[in-house]
Amino acid sequence: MTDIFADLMWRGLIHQTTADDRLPEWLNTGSRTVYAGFDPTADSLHVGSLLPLMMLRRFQKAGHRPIAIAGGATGMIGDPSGKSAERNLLSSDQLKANLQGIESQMRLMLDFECGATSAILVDNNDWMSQFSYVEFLRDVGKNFPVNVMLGKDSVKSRLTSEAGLSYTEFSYMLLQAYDFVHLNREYGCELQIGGSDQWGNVTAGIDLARRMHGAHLFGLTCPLLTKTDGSKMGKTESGAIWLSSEKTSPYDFYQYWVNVADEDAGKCLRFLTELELEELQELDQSRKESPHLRQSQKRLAESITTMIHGDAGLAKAKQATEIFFGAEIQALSDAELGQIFADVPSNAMAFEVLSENGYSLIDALVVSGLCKSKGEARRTITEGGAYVNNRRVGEVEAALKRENLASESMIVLRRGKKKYALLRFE
RNA sequence: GGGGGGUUACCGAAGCGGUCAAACGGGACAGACUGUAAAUCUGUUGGCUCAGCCUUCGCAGGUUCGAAUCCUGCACCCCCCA
Repeated sequence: MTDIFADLMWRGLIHQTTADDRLPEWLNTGSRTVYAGFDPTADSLHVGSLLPLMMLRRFQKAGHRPIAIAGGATGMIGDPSGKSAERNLLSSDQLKANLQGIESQMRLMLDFECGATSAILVDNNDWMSQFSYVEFLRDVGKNFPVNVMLGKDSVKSRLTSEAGLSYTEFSYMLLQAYDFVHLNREYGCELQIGGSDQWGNVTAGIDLARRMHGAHLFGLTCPLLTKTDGSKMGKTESGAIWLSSEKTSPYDFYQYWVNVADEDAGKCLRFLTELELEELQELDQSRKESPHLRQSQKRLAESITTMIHGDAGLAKAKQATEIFFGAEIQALSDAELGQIFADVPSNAMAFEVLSENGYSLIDALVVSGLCKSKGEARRTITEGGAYVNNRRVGEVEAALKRENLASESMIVLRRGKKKYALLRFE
C-alpha cells in the first residue's frame, strides 16, 4: 500500500489535518473511503477543481475509495466561504444538467470501474430532499451550537461585511456537515478532504458525526492553488479555463499551462501532476538554469492536457501551437486548417472576389473582425501588425488573390501576435 | 429657498474665440527586445472614397467670417448658506 500521506506531504499538499498523530497510520493500514465536494454551478468544472480531483485520484491510486459529491443541495444554497456576496440560486433543472456534465469530466480522472475502490459520484440532493424542515432541525440543527457557528471564519467575515449573510447561507455549514455524516453511515466514509478554505465546514462535519453517532472521523485540507501574486489560478482576462473542450478548446487549455509563470510552475507540477520527485527536481533545476527553455511549463501542459483531453487532444493542441507560432502557412488542406483553427472565428465569401484585382486586405481585416474600422485596419498594416498566412504584409493597398490561399479555399489572417481569423472562399 | 462650481474622446484630466480631431496621464492596440514571460523602449489610439473630406467637447437654440471656448434655455452632478 502506497504511503499516501508521505506522498502528499512532500508535494506540499497538506495544509491542515485533524488527528495528526493517528491519520497517517490509519491511512496506511487499510483501504479507506474519502470524499471531496464539488461545485455544481456550471455544466463543466474548471481548472480550480483540478486540485481536489487530483487529490481523490491520488487516494484512489493509493488503494482508497474516492467519493465525489457534486452538491445539488448545497449548490442550491451556496457556500459563503470566501465569497463576498450572496450567490445566485440555481434552478433544479439547471443543476441536473450541470451534474451530468461534471460527471463525464470526473471519469477522466477517476476510475469508476475497478471493483472495491471504484469512485462514486453522489448528489446530496438525493438525501437532503428527503428531509422535512422540521426533521432537519430536530435531527441535525439541534447539534449545532450557534455560538460555535458564529466563530467560524466564513461566518465571521461576512457578518462584519456590508453584504451581510442570509439565513440560508448561514445554514450551509449544516448541510455540508450532514453530508459527511450521511456518507459515513452509507459508505463508511471517514475522511473528508478539501481546500484550506473548507476547514470550518470539514470540522463541522466531524463534530456533527461525533455528536450524532459518537463516530470519529478525519479531515484533511490542502493549500489553495494560487498564483504568487495571490490571485486565483485558472482565470484569464477572457474568463475561466474550463475542462470542457466546448468551453475552452484543447489548444487554449494547453496554452494556459504553457504560459504559467516560472514562480508558479513548481507548485503546479507538484499539485496537479503525478510526476515523481526526481523529475520534479530536475525541472526545478532546469527552470533555474535555463528558464527560457520553459521545460516545466511544457511538461505541465502536456501532463494535464493529456489527462483532460487525451493523447489526441494534446496532439491537436501541439500541432496548433506549431502552426500558430511557426512560419508561413501554406500547402495545407482545408481539413487540416479547419482542425487547427477550429476555435478561430471564420467568415465565408464568394470565391470570385479573389480574381482580378483581388480582395482588399483592409476590407478583409474588417470583415474578419480583427479590426473595428478601415482606419484601424490601415493603421494595423502600417504598424506591421497584419499578417496573411503568418507572413507580414506591410502594404496598405495589398489585396488577397488566389495565390494567397493557404489551402484549397482558405486564407489565414492574423493581427499582432496571437489574434487569428480564417477566411473561406467558396 | 438663496449662492457658487461642474458636465471634454475608453477612463482621468488640460483647453476658455481661430494655429483643436483637441495637450498630458492611464488603459488598449501594434512594433522592437525576449522565453508565446516580466520589465523596458518606440509608435498608434473618431470615421471615410485618407496630401482631402465628414462627424465629435452634456442637450437644444443663438451671437460671430469662425465656437469645445461667448450668450439663452433644458437636463444631470457637486459644494456652500438657510
